[in-house]
Amino acid sequence: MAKNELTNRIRRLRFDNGEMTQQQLADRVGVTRQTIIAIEAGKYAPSLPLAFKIARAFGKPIENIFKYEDESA
Amino acid sequence: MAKNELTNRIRRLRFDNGEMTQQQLADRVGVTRQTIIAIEAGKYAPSLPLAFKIARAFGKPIENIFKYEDESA
DNA sequence: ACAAAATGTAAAGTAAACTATACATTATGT
DNA sequence: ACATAATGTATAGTTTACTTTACATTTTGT
Repeated sequence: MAKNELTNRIRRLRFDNGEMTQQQLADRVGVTRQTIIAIEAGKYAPSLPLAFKIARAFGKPIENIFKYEDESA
Repeated sequence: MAKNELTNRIRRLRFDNGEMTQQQLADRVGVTRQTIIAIEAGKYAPSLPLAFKIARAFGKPIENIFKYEDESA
C-alpha cells in the first residue's frame, strides 16, 4: 500500500472550522487523537468508513479532503 | 468499525463496465480477487487508497460507489 | 512568568484489511 | 454433455489501521 501517495488537508480544514483541535475532531468522528495525528501526518491511511466520517465532519466530499496520486504513472 | 453501515455497488458497476470479472477488477486495482469478493460482500471495508483505485477504475467519485450510513442517528 | 491546552513522539497491543492457497459450486460457451 | 471460466467459501498468515498509555515539546491565554 503506497500510503505516501495519499495526501489530505485535514489540518487546513480544522483551522477553517472554528480552529477545531485534533481532540475535537477525534471526538467528532469517534477515534483517538493519535489516529487523527497519524492520518494528518500520512503515517497511515484511514479506512473508508473513517474517511466518510471525517468528510461528514467537514461537510465536504471525500475527494475534496483527500487526494490520491496513482503511482503507476 | 461499523462496516455493516458501508454498502457499495461494485458488482453493478462491474456488470455495466463490459461485464468485468472480479479478477479483472482485482488486476486493475492491484489487489487479489479475494479482496474484491470480500469488499463486494461487505466482509470488510476497503482502505481509502483502495477505494480511490476502485473509484478510478469505474471513473466515478467514491461517494457514488460506496454509501456510508452513520449509525449515530 | 506560569499554567493549561494543544501538539508531537514512541511503543506495545488489538482488530481489521489484505494475501496466498485450496477446494467447491455455479455459469457459460461449444 | 463437457470443459472452461467465473464465482464462492474457508483458512492461515502478513501487514496495516487503529487503541491505549506515557512522556515531551510547543503554543496559547492570562
